[in-house]
Amino acid sequence: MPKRVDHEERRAHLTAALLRIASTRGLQAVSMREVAAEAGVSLRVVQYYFTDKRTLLDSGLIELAARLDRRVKQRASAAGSGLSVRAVFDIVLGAILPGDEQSRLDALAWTAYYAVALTDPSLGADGVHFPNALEDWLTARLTVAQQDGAAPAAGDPRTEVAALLALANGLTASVLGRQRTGEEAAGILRHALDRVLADPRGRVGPG
Amino acid sequence: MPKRVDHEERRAHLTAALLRIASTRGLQAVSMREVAAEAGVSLRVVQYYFTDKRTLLDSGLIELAARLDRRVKQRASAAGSGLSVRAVFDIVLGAILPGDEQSRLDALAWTAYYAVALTDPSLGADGVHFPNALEDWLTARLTVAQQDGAAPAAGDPRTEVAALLALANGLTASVLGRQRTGEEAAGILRHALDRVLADPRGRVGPG
DNA sequence: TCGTTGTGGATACGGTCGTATCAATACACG
DNA sequence: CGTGTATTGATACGACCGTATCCACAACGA
Repeated sequence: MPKRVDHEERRAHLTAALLRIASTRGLQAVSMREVAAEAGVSLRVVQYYFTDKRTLLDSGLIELAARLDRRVKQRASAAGSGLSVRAVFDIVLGAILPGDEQSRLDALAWTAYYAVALTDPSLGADGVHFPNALEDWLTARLTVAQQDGAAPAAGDPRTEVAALLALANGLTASVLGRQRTGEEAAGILRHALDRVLADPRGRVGPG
Repeated sequence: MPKRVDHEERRAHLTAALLRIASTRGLQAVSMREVAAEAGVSLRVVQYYFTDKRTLLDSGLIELAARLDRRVKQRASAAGSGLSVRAVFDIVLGAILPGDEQSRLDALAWTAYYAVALTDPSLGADGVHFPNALEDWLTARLTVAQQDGAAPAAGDPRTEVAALLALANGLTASVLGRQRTGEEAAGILRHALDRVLADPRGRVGPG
């Protein structure tokens, strides 16, 4: 074997370059050559570690999903354990909103992928699966909370969750369009949560 | 003068072809040649009536805005005059949601434009201006209604309106992604409106 | 009728794209 | 130390892009 390079790390490097381009200049500006230039390597290297452009783009979408997952878990661990339903919703939905510059860039790239996936379902076919799973999970949480009396039974849990998720997505869009800051969006989201789930920022149980 | 052809109508025809491509195959599939083929004319004709590709794309965005405007006015006239604030919100926000197949296609095209405008602000610079104007207008309406006691003073009107607009946009996205039907989205939106503005579907005054 | 002019067909140019090919390098290992 | 293989440089190919050019034709004013 020759130079022995870490493929995993190489691909991560190139994927990061791809997302940098996608979030600043758009997905239509992403070409093999541009990714190579952004990463400071030759075109051949990009070809070598991602045989297809398709493979390259897929990698970008996977990385975006991983980053969102990381952000949720990071926020959750920062909040501790034994969280109330309200806190869980706050964490999960708040993780969707772009809070800092990096998550804003990621949301931009995500939006670009989303737009092309709407008319080219082959790319990011599970881009539909993921939101559905999240909706199911949150709905189950809210249902249990309502049955336990920990949350006001304001209405159909699935409808409430769907509305909250749609709100979070809409707020994200407005932040990306610089109509609102991330803080303003977070405030609006919390305000909406106050309506559906009282008990702001509390913990479950007697505490 | 030669054959004497209606430029206005020609351009409308080509613009419609453009939007048909954009809403079904995405904005990245829009090329001069594709628009020509979709419209059943030669490439030269597209060049002739739209000197630039830029001019062509601008025309598409303008047409989309016009269609949305037409839809709002149509819904408004169908509902009659002397509308309550609740009815006005219902009409305006409901017009954003894709109700039939055509408005769904338009929303798809709109989303495509929105995505590229996020990273290329030169296209659709007033794509930000329009939502802001709508937010201002709705906020003014809600403020007056709250002062007249026609609507419960639930909170800051601007925040309420921003949340409703974000909800409508998020619901639209979920409809486009086939997560929800247009009817379901409309139901969720109405449910949210019931919270902020009571008086469902009524008229202002003693009626 | 003739010439002027609006309309559009045919084709070409330079550029970028994704992908393929061929060779040169450089290192691990027998 | 050789050697084979993983890595990568250089370059080319065909396709499509936006745009430009040249020319044919048709109709209207004079």
